[in-house]
Amino acid sequence: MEAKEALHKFEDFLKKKTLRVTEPRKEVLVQAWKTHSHFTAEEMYDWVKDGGGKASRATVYRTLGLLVEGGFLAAIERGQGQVLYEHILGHRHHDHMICLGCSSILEFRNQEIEALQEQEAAQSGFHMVHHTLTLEGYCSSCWQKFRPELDE
Amino acid sequence: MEAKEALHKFEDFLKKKTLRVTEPRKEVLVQAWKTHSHFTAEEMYDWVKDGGGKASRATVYRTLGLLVEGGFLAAIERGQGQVLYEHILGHRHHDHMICLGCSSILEFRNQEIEALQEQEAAQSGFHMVHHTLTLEGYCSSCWQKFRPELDE
DNA sequence: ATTAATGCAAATGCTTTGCACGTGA
DNA sequence: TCACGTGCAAAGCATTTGCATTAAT
Repeated sequence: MEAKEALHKFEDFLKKKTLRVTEPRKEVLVQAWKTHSHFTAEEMYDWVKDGGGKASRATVYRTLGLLVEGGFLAAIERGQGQVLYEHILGHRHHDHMICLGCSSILEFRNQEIEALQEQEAAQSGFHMVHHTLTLEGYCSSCWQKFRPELDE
Repeated sequence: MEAKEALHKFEDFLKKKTLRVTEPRKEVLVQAWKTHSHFTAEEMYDWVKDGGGKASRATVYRTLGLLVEGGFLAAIERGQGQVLYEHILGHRHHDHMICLGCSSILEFRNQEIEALQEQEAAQSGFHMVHHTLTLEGYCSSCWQKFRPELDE
């Protein structure tokens, strides 16, 4: 989805919730759409600042929360309290593989797995709102590099 | 697995790594085996304290890290920097459904999903070390309770 | 006897909050 | 207008760390 379209939807979202369409809020959304990769709250804060925009750290955090709530961004949790965001509107759902060596993130989709999850939830009478599937390990190049010392 | 057996393995693990078998370390392991549920670092600290044992908060954190490293405990990440631990040695791997209403945790196992994950990783040349699959939603009783207001 | 492990308290890092001021509806 | 959103700096919270002390080997 284009940034323009996302922005439009965000404005609709805000209006529907009787929240105000403000400069800082728009700025955060626009920046989120400028990358196709994952980012942290702190990175977002830097982008807004460097982009000449106005939004304090507090507002960045508040807005990221809103964007997740509205389904514009997904928050993916890494260990150690680290949270990464990515824009998801208009993207098909996907899951992640995270490399323990270089921290790179591979995305993958698997419809079969999704279906089995739904089935698993239904069996327990559980109403799934969303899910997270993360594989941790080593990408092929890190595996080459680290394998020897991991086997010790 | 019994606490006694787990303790024995933990001592072996420490010796193999030339780490010392200390009272605080043993105390944390024993407490971890006293529950069959999930717990936080803070809860562990309280248990140790109330159990008359000795282990400062710092040592609890340090020891939990060791136990995860050794495969005695699994750390499951919830949002907001909340980390839960559970003992896994001798338990088959399982995944979680977390209720957004009452925070209860259901466990499930699905061998098909596991197999598909392996397959997915292999396809990308990714060497999976472990994975986390968490479904978030509402357990059947909370769904009854909250559904009306969620539909608003 | 050594040297790692511990406890304490201070430090860290990320995130949230209180409140006076600015601003969108 | 005027309530809501913002910025700032302070507060929170879970976790980590430095260092003197204690205890395992």
